[in-house]
Amino acid sequence: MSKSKRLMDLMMTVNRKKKFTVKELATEFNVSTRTILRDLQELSELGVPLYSEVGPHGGYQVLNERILPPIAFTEEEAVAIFFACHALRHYAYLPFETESSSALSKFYFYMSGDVRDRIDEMKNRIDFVIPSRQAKFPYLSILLDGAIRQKVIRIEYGSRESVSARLIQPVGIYASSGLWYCPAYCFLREDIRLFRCDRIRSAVEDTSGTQPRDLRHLHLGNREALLPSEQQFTSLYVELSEEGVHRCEAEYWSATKLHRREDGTGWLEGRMPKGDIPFLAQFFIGLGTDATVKCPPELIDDIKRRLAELMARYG
Amino acid sequence: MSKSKRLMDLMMTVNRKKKFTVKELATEFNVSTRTILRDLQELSELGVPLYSEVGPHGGYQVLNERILPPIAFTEEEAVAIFFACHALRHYAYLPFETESSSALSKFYFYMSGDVRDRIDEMKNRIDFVIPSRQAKFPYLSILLDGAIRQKVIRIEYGSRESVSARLIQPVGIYASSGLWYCPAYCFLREDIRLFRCDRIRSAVEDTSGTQPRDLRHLHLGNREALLPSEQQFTSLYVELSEEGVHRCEAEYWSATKLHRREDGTGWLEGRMPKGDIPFLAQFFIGLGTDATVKCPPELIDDIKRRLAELMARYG
DNA sequence: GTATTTGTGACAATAGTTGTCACTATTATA
DNA sequence: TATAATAGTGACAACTATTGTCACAAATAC
Repeated sequence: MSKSKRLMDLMMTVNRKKKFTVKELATEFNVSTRTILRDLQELSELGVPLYSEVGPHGGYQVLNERILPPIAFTEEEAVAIFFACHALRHYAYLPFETESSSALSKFYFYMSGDVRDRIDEMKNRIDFVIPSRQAKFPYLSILLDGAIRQKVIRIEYGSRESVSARLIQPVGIYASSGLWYCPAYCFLREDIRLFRCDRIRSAVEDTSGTQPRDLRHLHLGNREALLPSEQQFTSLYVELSEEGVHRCEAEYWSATKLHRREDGTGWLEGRMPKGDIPFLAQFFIGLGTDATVKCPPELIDDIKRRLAELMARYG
Repeated sequence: MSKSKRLMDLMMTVNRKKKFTVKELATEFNVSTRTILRDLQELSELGVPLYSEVGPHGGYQVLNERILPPIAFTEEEAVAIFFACHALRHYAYLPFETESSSALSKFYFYMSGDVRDRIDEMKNRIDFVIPSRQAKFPYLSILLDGAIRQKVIRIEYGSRESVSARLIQPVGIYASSGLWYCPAYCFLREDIRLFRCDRIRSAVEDTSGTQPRDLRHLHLGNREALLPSEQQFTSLYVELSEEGVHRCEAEYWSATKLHRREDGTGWLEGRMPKGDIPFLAQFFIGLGTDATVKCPPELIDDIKRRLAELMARYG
């Protein structure tokens, strides 16, 4: 095997192993330890952050970073990756430890001149807008970690007035229009609930010994299963104008209920939990004349009540 | 210079030049043409897509792809890049020619085993949700290109009923909650206007010879300047509950007007174009009792009118 | 036809790489 | 304290790879 190929392989190997001895590598690559030592020195000079300790149980370690081999991207691909990462800057909170900007600047730095020029021209011409919120999400990492390792997390949850302690087992986390949400099994309610991460006041791994449930079948790709199971349902039917259809398309919950007609108008039809009446009443009022609720009657009543209240307010 | 170093440099060089002859490179690198030929063959074997033509005006070319040199990413960085790109899959339309999924799979493929494992675990545990819309955006590329090169674009714009032809000079494009928008100078209205890209029925580069305006000072990073200049303004003041503040944070237009109090509540205060009254009336109705409009009176009147209409509809 | 270009093969000179051996130095542990 | 395990360095000979030169083939634009 030629030296350059061996160096490449070595790069990968040390990144995979993270901890290793010279002898080990010498055996693996069928060269002498002297050669490996020389190679490692060269890798060091190439930027791989190696660290070594002498003595028994000593050996080499790779610090933190890992090397990505040369990858052939098309120009379009490189640009797309750049802007995807660029969009992350809109998120003040991310469940990754590192600032994504460091990755971005590395990526940018290594790109050849004309791709860089291309990116510079595009930088102020394209954007993925995400609402910037004041809300704080300091516990995304621990929630995500809980979801991955299926751990029970103890959180304090609530609004300004009332805070309650709960044990939850996160299913995952997702960001939607600037807010982070965490669907999770709630040991208090004994059902799946959706938590808004900015209302989580604290989060730590539970130490009381509560056994995690077996929720491996639940994940974000499996949304239907995330709905709370023990609720009273009623039937929803809403007529929508063309604009009403557009507005509903932006709503996560309506995807399965939305039907479209040839002429652009449409309707919502499906089951809805009774607990959603307040939310939906307000939502359909917001659609104005672009939505006409036909049933359930409870929803219509709530809409009427709210309209009356508003009328009173504006005299 | 050692061979491996020269090969790396060569990789960069050929990617920069895209078209070159063996002799050129030989001079540049101070080696013989024979050596360069051997090097190029090696690069080929390493995956650089080289193509050559013999004869005068012949030479080498790099096809399409460009090589990214080995980059040292931390694990966190690699993961962040992956999920940033992963989020792009929610966009059915992008202004890049290539599917971003191809870039993603390359990236994934080259990542070392344990980062890949990490990603696999996280895949169904974290997501960036963007509303999926039915709308179609086939002209993003031409609009973006127009914005970059400051070209005049001829579009057909409108709703189902009325379609009008217009000349525009795009400032940029951006995606917001699942829809693409294009702020542009409109030669018909002689002012900056915001176009919804799904209402653009066709778009071609203008050939009538209309001179582009000098709009280099306008770009997406410069939003204040994008507001239409010749409009009648009036003063807006709205009281907001805590929830009302939250809802307004998600709205793009409200960022500069939103003020917060210590207790979480807040208010909107600022100038608003009179043309926005219908939109704002509907918006504040949607906020229900979380918003109380204090002025302008025209807005309050419109809200009352709309409430009355809704009351009538629901009997 | 000529100049320009890629492309191949052979070979000797040169340059780089490797293994061995003999060292030094540090450190955990028996 | 002795021992074994580990990194690390230097010198040198044997080996291997790289390079330049030269000869020649083949395609192609002008």
